[in-house]
Amino acid sequence: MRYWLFKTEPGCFSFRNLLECPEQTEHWDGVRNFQARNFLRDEIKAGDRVLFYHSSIPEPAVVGLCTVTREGYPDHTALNPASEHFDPKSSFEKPIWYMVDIRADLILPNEVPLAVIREHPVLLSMPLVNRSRLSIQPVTEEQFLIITQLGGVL
DNA sequence: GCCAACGTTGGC
DNA sequence: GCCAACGTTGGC
Repeated sequence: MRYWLFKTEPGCFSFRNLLECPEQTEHWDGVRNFQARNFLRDEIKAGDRVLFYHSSIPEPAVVGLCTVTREGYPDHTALNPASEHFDPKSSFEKPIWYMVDIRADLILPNEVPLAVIREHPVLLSMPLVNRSRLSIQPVTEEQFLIITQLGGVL
């Protein structure tokens, strides 16, 4: 089992939105960055744990925990001309973009702000700190455990 | 508004 | 294939 961090702008899709989904499960689609795509397609597996992060707000923070419920499969929004994530270079036969499904597990009693992550000697090395643009990032088990503890999970 | 860190595009 | 210019994301 591996650990990941998924980033989203809460104005677009928030952890609360995920909690309100049926079964608290949603497709994680619309990723259009090749490095993130490679993680989605090749490395993220069902059962992996996910830190859910809110970006582009006054206090960006890890706000919740999720579990991957379905490993990578083609992102059909790339094939839909009406979608804002449409990509004419993708096709049913040769998909370019991939998505996974995730389920919300719990909202962190205390969200863990980026400012705290930056100051922690172990969390400092997370891609979040200086590769903030990467929307899907690997997280070590140690980093995952530290963040869940800082977040108030026993 | 500014800057860092990319990612993309286009000329050659 | 290389590089310059430009665009985008995200933090502050």
